[in-house]
Amino acid sequence: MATDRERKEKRKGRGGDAPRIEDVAKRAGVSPMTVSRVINGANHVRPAARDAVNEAIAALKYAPNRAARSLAGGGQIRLGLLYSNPSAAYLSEFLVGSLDQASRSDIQLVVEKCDRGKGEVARARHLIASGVDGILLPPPLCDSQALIDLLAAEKVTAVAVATGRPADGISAVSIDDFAAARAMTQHILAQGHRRIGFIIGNPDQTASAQRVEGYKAALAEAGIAIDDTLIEQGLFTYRSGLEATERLLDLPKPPTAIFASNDDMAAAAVAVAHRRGLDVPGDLSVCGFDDTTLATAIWPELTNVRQPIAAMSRAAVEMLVAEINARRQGNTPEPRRLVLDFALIERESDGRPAE
Amino acid sequence: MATDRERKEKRKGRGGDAPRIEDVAKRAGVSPMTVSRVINGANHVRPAARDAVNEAIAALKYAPNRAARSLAGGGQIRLGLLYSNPSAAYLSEFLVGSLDQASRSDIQLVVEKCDRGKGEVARARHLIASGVDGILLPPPLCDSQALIDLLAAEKVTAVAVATGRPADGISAVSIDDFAAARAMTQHILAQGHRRIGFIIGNPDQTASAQRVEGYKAALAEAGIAIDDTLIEQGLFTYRSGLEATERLLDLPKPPTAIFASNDDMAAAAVAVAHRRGLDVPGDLSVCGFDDTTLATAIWPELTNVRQPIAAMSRAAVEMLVAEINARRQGNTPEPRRLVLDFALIERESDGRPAE
DNA sequence: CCATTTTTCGGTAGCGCTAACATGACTGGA
DNA sequence: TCCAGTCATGTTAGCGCTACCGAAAAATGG
Repeated sequence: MATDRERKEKRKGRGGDAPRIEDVAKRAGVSPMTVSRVINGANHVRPAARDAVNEAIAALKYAPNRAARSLAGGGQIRLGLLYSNPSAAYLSEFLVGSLDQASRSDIQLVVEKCDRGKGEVARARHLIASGVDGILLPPPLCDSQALIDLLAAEKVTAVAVATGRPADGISAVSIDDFAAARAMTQHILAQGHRRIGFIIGNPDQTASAQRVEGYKAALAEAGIAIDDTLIEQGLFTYRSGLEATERLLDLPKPPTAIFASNDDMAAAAVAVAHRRGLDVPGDLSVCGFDDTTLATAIWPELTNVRQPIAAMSRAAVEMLVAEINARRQGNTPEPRRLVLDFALIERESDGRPAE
Repeated sequence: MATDRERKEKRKGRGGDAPRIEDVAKRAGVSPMTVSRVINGANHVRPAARDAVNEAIAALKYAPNRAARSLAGGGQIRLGLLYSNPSAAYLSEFLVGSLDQASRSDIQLVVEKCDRGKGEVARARHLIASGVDGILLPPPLCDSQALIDLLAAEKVTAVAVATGRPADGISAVSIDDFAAARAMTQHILAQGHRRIGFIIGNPDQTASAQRVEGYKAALAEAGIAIDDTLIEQGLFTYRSGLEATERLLDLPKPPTAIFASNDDMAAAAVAVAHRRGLDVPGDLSVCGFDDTTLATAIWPELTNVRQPIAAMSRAAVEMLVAEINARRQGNTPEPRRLVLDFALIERESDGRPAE
């Protein structure tokens, strides 16, 4: 039988002297079980005992061993993150957020890439077969009906992130794209612009529609008629932004400001303006959306709407874990909707219209 | 005493029917220990037994339970990934690679962001204090002497990725930046260019120096004198690329091609060229370096040197794990150097010089 | 005051895996 | 032939925690 000291010595590596639940129990004068109950927020513990345990935890700086917890607790959670091809900047922020939360909650993240439209269902099936307990769906996959149908059929929990119109039966984390686009448009209007061009995002993504509607709503509220020639279709890609801006600036009466549905297209708008010898924001104001790192990578830095991508993916992981745990306890949790705040970030790419 | 069936029924949630090591052992006709040995690549297992086990693993689609593994195995490995501000495109690829390998090797990744120069040591300290077993250093942090000194003092294992000149005592994964820049310069020369502008990367990063040297070597080999006015200092940022290109194109005899030390600056060069009404590649060839997603996000798509970022970060994680395990067994592994292959990717941004 | 319920707590038995030792089957040299 | 020295495998004993059950203590009722 190993004594405590022997055991301590046997522990390897950094943190080998970490206190265990037993140490806490001893110090608080209760059994390990009671400590466990306190940690897990269970009832049926007298306040006196609870306080003693909490004090011991604080004194020893005890933190439960995650591996042991999930082993004993009846199952580790593995989450699948299925992504296709959002902009690199977007993905990177998304990954940072979900990774962070995953490590906090001691769950595993399995990352799988697929091409949009083609093979996404097969990839998802593969992920499910490999035994993940839930799936994280960043855009544009969050709007794939085929995928959502599959998940519903397989009864796999999932959370859609940044979708404009969440499908039934699936939880979602998003911002209010409509309100955000409306706020940005109001901001541009407030600077005196009256002809504001708009570049729509990829029609595949429901958030795109929300954003145009927000733009239109702001114009309508300001008593400005919607001019369809000022609204161009884009695809969220730089290249599509290039083409849309060319058309906008070729107009007999070109806009004095362009509001693009994401930063990639806004960056493209700046490029085209420069190519034509137009100063930004002197001759043309350009605003973006998302506030990815691209917004500050170019010059002038983009005024845009900040979407808290990392916070959203973090929240999505949290929700997924909560739902999976609820399911394991036999409940059937209702899909939840979480809407985070956006922010207007004013930088250098916008200003008053010329003359 | 619980029978097997009872246990199966007790398991909760998806994957509750996951096979255990015991199932594999039974099917292969050996003991669980032998299976464990096979999984962990130990010797002292007869080929016959090994084959039987492998077959059973495949048949049952067995995957070891990570929580149990790290609980029993005397300590899970936690790696810190400390990054500052490389381009988003770079980071995203880096993350995908390291994440993937981390999940394969059953280790946890803790991601921490810091600003270059300021607070990087404090952040690293924080990471170490939180108990990580090793640290992953992507550029530009891989070249921070302060950081490397700290790691040496704290005796924390680390791997530097994509450094041009690895510090002593630290393992590194990189490509041959010198050879890559030389090859690209040769490629540009082969198209007939004789005045080739070069934009140096951030002097903070040792890879920058390697790349200029490669450029110079290729010119020297082709018998072309180095013209210092054609070499501009940049910082790897888009904005610095903008300024460097302006200066290059303002030259009395401007270059017919520009080779930038990364894609961000190459993208900026394209932007300036367009702003001046120059066609790319008709009037000016532009080549980049890294082959991040930015290279294909803009138009024309960039011809550049492909750096296998994901593979590099994957390899770095692998090396780190190997070193940590070696250390835990009391060995003091020598720092290793791993050099991966680069590739020349020809796209649309380069061609023969005009006239 | 005792019988019954409710609350609070502890003991026991693992979760699935691996370190460490034990065992048995060989090998080869004296 | 026998014993030491391999190698291949099995056995035992946990890793740190929590589910489950049952016992003790407290609350309730008649």
